[in-house]
Amino acid sequence: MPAVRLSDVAQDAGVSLATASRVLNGSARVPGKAVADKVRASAEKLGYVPNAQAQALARSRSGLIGLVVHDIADPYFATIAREVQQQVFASQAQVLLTQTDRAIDTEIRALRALIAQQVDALVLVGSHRYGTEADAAISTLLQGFERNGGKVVGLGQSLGVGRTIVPDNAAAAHELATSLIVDGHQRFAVVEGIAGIPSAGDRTGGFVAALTEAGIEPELSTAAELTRAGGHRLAARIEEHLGGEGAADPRPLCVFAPADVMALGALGELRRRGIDVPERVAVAGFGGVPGAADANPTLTTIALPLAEMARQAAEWVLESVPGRGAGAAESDDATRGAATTAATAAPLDDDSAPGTNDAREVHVRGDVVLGESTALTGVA
Amino acid sequence: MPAVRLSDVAQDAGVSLATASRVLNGSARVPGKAVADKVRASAEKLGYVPNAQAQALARSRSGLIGLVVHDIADPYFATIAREVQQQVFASQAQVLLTQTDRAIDTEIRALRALIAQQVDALVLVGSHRYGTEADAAISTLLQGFERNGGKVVGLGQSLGVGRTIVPDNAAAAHELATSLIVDGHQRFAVVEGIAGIPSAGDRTGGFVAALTEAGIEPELSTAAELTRAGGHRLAARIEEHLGGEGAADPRPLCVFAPADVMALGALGELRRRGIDVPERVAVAGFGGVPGAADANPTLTTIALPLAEMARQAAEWVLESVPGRGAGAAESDDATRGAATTAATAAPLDDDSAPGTNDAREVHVRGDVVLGESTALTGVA
DNA sequence: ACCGGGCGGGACAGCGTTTCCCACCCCACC
DNA sequence: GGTGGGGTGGGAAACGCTGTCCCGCCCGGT
Repeated sequence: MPAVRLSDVAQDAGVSLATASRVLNGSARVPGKAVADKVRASAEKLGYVPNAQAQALARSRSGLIGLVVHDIADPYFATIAREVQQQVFASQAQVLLTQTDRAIDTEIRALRALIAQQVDALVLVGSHRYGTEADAAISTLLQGFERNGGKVVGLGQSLGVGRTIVPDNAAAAHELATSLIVDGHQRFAVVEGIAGIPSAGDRTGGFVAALTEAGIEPELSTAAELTRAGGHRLAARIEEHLGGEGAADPRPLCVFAPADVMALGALGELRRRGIDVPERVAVAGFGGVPGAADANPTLTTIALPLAEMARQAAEWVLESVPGRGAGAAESDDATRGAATTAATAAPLDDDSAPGTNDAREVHVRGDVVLGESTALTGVA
Repeated sequence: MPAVRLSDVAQDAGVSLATASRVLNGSARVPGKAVADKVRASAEKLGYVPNAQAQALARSRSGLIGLVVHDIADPYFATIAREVQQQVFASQAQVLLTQTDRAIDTEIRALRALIAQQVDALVLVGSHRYGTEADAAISTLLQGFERNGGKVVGLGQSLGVGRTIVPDNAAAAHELATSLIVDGHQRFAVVEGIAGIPSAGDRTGGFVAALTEAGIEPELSTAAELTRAGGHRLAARIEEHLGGEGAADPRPLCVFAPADVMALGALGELRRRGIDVPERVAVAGFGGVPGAADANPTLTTIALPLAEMARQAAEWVLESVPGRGAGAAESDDATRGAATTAATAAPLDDDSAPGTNDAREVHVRGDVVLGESTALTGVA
């Protein structure tokens, strides 16, 4: 019994394919009530589930949204993905999830695959390199996609295509560094910009710029991945440093990790190594993931409105998808469920007039959250 | 220029549709080299991207895998999702992500939607209620899906359909409780089984059973959601309890939260409320998410082999999807990227003969990890 | 009583691929 | 030199649905 088709329903109800189609979907022309009920009854009876692929083919609109993240296990991306999925699903669309692991060729593969699936829109979260050769391939892909009617939203960095939601990475990191300096921090370590990950570079850049303005130079600049494991390695490098060149100085060394998950990993590894935070090493992150506030010590970070950013992205993306609250294909409980997630979204602080989010690019600001991980006991 | 079709390629190459199709896909019949090259050249030139929906329709196989989780922002699910996505993507398939937020009607909607998308397989992660009326709807859906050739894998609890990967929740929690008792813990608090979430109930049940065997009764049993926020509320309830009935006793109260993210939330909130862990309250979780080891104090928990579980699920699911390393549609770099993620999987400890994972159900065991969050200073 | 308009329903042509089947050609073998 | 067989390319029918076009009917108006 290889699935029941619309034609089966039509036959069972004694109507034509066209009529069945009309009643089971949000067609402009709604057949008479009597016929409609008969069709619906048959559909219910046979357990009809529409073939979305065939529908997509016929309407040339798939109801699929491609979501590209670096690593879904990173709470930063997970938080965003959660919100995007909810919004998208509430609009009767679906999310196709891909991860790049920050590898450009994986990203290209992912985009190709998503485009092949005829996604109506692409949401690229996290930063993506530019200028490289492979990047050109991505641009070509995205441009072609947009030309064919697809929507593109970049979340975290401008793509040169579509619309964008970006935090002011450099400015926020600058502000963070300034706060730390004002607090009394004098020794700093940073994570080197990772090749091809502009936003991490921007963050570190902004941080270092503030240091420079204050006449401070980071005494350690080391490379590490923007992951929990990277945080572990970062901690190892710190210990090394404190055991060597940095040994003499008794003041705490303040480390800036350009991603919260990395900072949290560093926190754990520092502790495992018996290095006291914030006595000996202070740690600051970036992002404002949910776990940052529950960490011990609480993590100093830049809190980004991740959920709001995601909501904005979803909103843009869903402009193309109809069914925004429209009737579902079949049983009416479909819509009922959808209402559940309709949270009241705090609007983003964008560049355009308040309330209107039709800008091509909105900037969001992150707030400095001074946690215990950078507390200075001498000052307290 | 609304996307280039196969017919465009065929025309450009001066061959028929059939031939073009044959060369651009892993067809059994490969045309002559000369023709093939010509077609490939045209495809490249025109930037042909196959329409996966149309392919799916024609082949009646979509290359889509439906992934159902409760909450992608929960590291437990995120860790699993990460691995599943990677494996699936490496096999040229795609993941359709849905979240239920533990609401049964959302889950039904999600399943319907995934089935409508003609997913080749469904992976349901986390536990799902049974016996209820709505549950019957789910069973019907899944059975129908399986009858039509879809694969179903339950990760976390048996579904009565398809294959299953389950940790021994009750046994592991039992073991955990026993360890804690042996360690010297005497006062316990647990989270009430949540209606419709069997695995949480199993965990709490196993935990309480061990207590009972030792002649101990939990002095507090409270309800809270299996989320970070639920952990916060749990902490609040604990404080309340310790301020009231539980005030007199100076021994630490050991709380068992049946999910790590909840335990981590509790840790944070307890701290915010100035309640010392583990001096005054000890906390234990379940799951073994990456953050547990980086927490301060490190979290006592049951470490589940999440990645391996996910890999096993993916492996089962991908049996149906060909292309396991087979040539991709187009440029050959597709396969190159795929190799990247081919990690060596530690095989699961299953019930069947070692090495063969064709069992319908594999049990995985979780290991008790005694962290600092339950350390007893009196004993140390 | 006749005509026109409007509406409900059906037939049919796609949507972009795959795949079955057939025609054809070349070669080898009788 | 004729015929059978293997292999190569093309034609065309699905795949399940949508949307357009068209037809027939009913009703109201004149």
